[in-house]
Amino acid sequence: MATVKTAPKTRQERARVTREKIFQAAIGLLGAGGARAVTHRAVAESAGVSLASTTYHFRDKAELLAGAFEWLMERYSIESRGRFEGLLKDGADPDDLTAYLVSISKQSMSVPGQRVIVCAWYEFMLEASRDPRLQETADNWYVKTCAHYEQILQRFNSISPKKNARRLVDFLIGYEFLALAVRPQKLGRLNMADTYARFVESLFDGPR
Amino acid sequence: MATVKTAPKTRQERARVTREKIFQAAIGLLGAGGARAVTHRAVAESAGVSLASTTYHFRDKAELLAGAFEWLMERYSIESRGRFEGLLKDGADPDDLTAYLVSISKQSMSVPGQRVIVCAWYEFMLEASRDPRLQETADNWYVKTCAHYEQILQRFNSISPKKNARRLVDFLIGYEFLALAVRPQKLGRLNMADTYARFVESLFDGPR
DNA sequence: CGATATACTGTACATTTGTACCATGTTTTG
DNA sequence: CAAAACATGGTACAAATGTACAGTATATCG
Repeated sequence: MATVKTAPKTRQERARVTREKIFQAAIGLLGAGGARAVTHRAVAESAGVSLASTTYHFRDKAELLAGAFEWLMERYSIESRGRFEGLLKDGADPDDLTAYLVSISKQSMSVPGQRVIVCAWYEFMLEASRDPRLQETADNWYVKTCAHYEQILQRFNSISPKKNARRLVDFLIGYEFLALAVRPQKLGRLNMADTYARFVESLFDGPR
Repeated sequence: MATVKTAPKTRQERARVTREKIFQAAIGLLGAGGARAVTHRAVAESAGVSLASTTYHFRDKAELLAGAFEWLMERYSIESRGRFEGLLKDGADPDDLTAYLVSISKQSMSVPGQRVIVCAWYEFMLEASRDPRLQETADNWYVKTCAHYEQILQRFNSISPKKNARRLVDFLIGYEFLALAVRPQKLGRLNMADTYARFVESLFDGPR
């Protein structure tokens, strides 16, 4: 009973936790309220730390945002890696890929906390098209994600898996983006599983 | 030589022009610098009007943004309508659709002025996922755009043109978005015409 | 023409925001 | 254990920002 409470022991560890709380707060605010909602004070309050903490750990807001973006991408890829591995096992087929895509999308759009994070992701990606500090992170995500899907498609004997992987990623992003921006009830959204199944199919037939 | 200068005659007309200058300035700033760059002062300076003009014509910034979004959507759809009509003429085929898509995308991404506007469009769409005032505009765009492509696909005898129109729009948005966010030179972008051609193909074969 | 409405401007002001500065308690280190 | 480094808190302040207000010139209209 030497170390009371739930506080991490080492000082480095505590600082890392604080930074992560700040990242999570910034991501939440960005996703829920856009770039204008991300102020030092809002971040500090949401993270439960002092105002000065946000400026102590990060030179300025741009650096805070860049750190949050990297952290989000890292976390994102770690989380999905687990489910992804299943697709590379023997016996897996394109239907499993479809099921995987559906489960990811469903979670992104229905789970409230996830939806905000996905919104933040798009905000970050747009910001990356302007801020050089975010561009590398955005590039890396695309390259890595395409490579992952390429691996799957190759395993499933898709023709030209490289091109088809990009087609798939582009479609997923567009589908998800519009699902976020457009109210589903206003236009009768199509069945997601159907849509994905049809798209995955198209990756395996046709020329080229 | 009664009316000197290039000033429009009527007072209403002048006000409309001012509002449009404000819209254009806001869109340019939004696309080039994100939501945080859109301040009353920046808009006023960029539009060449006084600071008070921005608050005179619009109750607050949210209303200004909402107006700019509507204006952009309207202009956008008017501009593309001309080229779109050609696809409905007799003798047009899926290759013409591909060519149309390529020409649109090329313009959006290479022409500097256009690129900023496209960025602003994505900013608006993201904002629409939060602000009820923008949602209707976003919804209308999606419904109208899908309906347009559905018309084309129906003309070309695509199976289930409704579903395929949405697939096409979703893909286009994802493709364009990633083309904006990710640096092309870092990953060797695929040939656009090729990509689109293959996608359009997939809309005409396969089951369902 | 005279009166009124309107588009527009200059300015002021209270808030918000980014960031710097100093103090404090705690952990690390020699 | 003493000293130094460090993470954090409280506060201050200049700049930026949204918005209100009063004034002005010009078009509109009776």
